[in-house]
Amino acid sequence: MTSTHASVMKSGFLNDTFTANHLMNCYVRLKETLNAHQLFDEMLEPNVVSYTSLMAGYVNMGQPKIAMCLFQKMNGSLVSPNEFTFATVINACSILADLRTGKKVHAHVEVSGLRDNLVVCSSLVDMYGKCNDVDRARQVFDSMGCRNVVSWTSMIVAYAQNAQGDEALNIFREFNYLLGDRPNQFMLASVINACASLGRLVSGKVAHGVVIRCGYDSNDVVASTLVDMYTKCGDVSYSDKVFQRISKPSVIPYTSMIVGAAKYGLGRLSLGLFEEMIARRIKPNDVTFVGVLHACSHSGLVDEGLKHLNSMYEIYGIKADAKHYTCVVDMLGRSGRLDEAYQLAKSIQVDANAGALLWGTLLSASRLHGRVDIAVEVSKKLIESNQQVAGAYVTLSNTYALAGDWENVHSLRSDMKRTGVYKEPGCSWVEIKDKTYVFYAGDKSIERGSEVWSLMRKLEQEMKKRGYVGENTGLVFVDVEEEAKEEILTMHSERLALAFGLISIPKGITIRIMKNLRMCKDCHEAFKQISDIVERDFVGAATSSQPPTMRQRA
DNA sequence: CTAGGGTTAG
Repeated sequence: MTSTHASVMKSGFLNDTFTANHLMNCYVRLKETLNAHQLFDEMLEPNVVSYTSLMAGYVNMGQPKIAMCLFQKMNGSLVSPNEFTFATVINACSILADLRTGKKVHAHVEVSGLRDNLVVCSSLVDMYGKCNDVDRARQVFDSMGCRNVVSWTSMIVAYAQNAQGDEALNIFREFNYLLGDRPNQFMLASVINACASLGRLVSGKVAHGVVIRCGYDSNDVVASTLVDMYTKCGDVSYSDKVFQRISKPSVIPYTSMIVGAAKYGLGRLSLGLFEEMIARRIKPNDVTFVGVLHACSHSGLVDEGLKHLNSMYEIYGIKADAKHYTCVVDMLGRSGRLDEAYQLAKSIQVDANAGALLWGTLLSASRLHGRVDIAVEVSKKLIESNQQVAGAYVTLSNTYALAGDWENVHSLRSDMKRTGVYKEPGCSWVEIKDKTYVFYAGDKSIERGSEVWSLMRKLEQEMKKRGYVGENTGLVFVDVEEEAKEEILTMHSERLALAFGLISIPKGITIRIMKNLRMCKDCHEAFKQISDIVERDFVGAATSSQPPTMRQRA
């Protein structure tokens, strides 16, 4: 290669832009960006192809910033960008999630006469999606005179990645209705991902059917999304079936399984999957360890969790960051080691978002163990930094209530009234066939609430037998909206979600609670009783198939 | 000669 380069140089062919471009392209394909760039610098008259292939090379090597610099340099030269250049630059903006620059490039496209180019517009849709500007993505999509599978997929992904799974599915439906192209593996993977985020098992199974009919079930990425979808929709046995069919599963389906098992409270299974993965020489990554630590936390395996935390870096070279330490704080907190948890939390460097998670985690652990002292400190941090203010007020107030300190409960509640802090009530929901039934925390219209609640208690005991570490089920004493001291039924906490996790779900019925759907082989009877109650008391009461967050408050 | 879309956490 280098000798070819040398002889080309000697023969003066570098003056020939075509030949030099070919050679540079060879370097780019070999991932030798250094040589490619050197050759580019030696060229007398680099043209649009020279610029674009080098830029594309940098994008593919994960260095989109250098590609952006080259684009700038190009704009300062006499060479004009073409549709290939724009597609590459816009792609760089999506990777960087740089909306400002993306908009500038878009404006550039508009005046360049390339606004009708299919590839350029598809990359714009993708870029706006990745920059979280779904509306603008849709604007570009709507303005396109001609679309193909890629443009439709970009739009689906834009919705799916911006918490608008329903819209993603609508776009998919529209695509199928038009009967132009058939969906391919990219589109199906995105659609299944949307189903997963919505916890919509039935739609997910339909999509799985399409996958099989179209022959994409052996595609690893599609299979990975199916594994993830089934764990998130609560069908572990399907999840496992799909997983077993993957001959060489990557870290991603393994991680989905590990996280899934952790969420079901099956800590041992989760850790077993991790061991299996290591034995198969599949390298775990940072997300895998979130799952592993999560498993330890929810199953009370504190020492094992700490061991994994230490081995992360020592054995696998993965540096623990805020998300891992938040898991560990949760783990220590749940098991009652609150002082250690607090010390650890104070030592972690976090940005605002990670901080909200970290302190929120510690706050609920403080409440769990009735540690008013820590709850006070932590709520102060949250409220002062204007993070999760309403939630902090409520949890702190509940901690006081647990300690019987009604004076502070009252004063907090009047603080909230005075400052207008309002907490959206938590909710759970049950999907039966194509209908969704929503339970709001403190909803007194649940006529047989006490009956449901006593079932919850039974389930909770079952849960604890399996090693779950968490709060008690059932009653909280303070509802933000109502007067203090009032006992209400709450259906919105994680512990209730886990309680539901001990329920086996009959065919065609999905239970989804706070996005976590859990099940196991026991407690079939209990589920039947609950679903009877639901059928009797809630059918017709809440019929929206929208996720509760999208609904108007009842 | 150069270009666009898919999977794992909280």
